[in-house]
Amino acid sequence: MLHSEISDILKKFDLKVTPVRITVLNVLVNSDVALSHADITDKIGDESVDKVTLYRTLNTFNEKGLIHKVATEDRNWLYAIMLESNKIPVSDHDHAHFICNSCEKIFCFPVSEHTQSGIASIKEGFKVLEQEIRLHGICPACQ
Amino acid sequence: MLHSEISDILKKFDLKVTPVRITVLNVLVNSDVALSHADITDKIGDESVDKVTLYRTLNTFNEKGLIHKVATEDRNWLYAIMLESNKIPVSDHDHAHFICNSCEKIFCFPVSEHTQSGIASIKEGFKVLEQEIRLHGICPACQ
DNA sequence: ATCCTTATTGCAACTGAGTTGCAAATAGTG
DNA sequence: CACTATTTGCAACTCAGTTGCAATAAGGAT
Repeated sequence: MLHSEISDILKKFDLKVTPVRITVLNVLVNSDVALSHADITDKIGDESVDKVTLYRTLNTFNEKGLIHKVATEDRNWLYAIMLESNKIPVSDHDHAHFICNSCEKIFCFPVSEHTQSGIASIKEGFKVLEQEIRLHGICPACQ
Repeated sequence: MLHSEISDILKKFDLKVTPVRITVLNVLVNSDVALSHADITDKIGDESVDKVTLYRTLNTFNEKGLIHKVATEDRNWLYAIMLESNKIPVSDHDHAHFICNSCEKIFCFPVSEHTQSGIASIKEGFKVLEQEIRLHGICPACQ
């Protein structure tokens, strides 16, 4: 993705365009799986962003709805951006996370209305406002 | 639940019957929502169990399939036992967790076959082995 | 282009959940 | 009662993530 496209995404989400944000967003945009703080630090490599700044940047992105944060089974945070085909991120609270048992990568994708309604009716008296579905299994690349 | 019933559950899961385990299991049995390490410590109160021992006890219970462990959105572990009407715990990997936005309690209940199959077909190429559904909303008590 | 205000960044020190190692105590068996 | 394996408690530790604060930089106004 072009540098200017990254900047446009930041502006679209009311975020000032800074070198750190461009670097971090670039890493997220170029990954089709969710990444941890450590993964991102590794991918950034040389340019080295301070760990506190990275945490704050990721939280800011999350608050603005640019990325979403997944808590893994082993108590780590993973961060992922969701892009549509036109390369514009979409925020989506009703999504599913698929965690591969083999490579441990996390994939995100939206859930159909039909499946959602099935889950929503799960129990009387509980008002469901938001949901997350986690699937554990084997991803296509590891089969 | 009677003291002897608690002991029977421990024996059923190949666990030695000790005062700490009885105390901890008693707390879990008497809660219909998932509890954190801190919640359990509070509920135990006077008898005071060492924090390390409590972690180890909970992990042992989890490994034996007596309880299950849920990672919350705020990176805390919650522990819950699942009892059927006959007060015998059941382990269930395909369950849903409902997190109340108001009281923040977590409720666990199993998911119907129908809903499961709907989710399983979510994406081609991904082999789903296990799943967890998280629902955020308002529980009956908080409405 | 420069100034000004506000948001961002980096550093150091801190917090707190959870773990490890080890010695003392205890359950369950014979 | 004695013996062995397990469990418990304590102290010290680890490590992800946070807080406070001073320095720096973005972006709008002049």
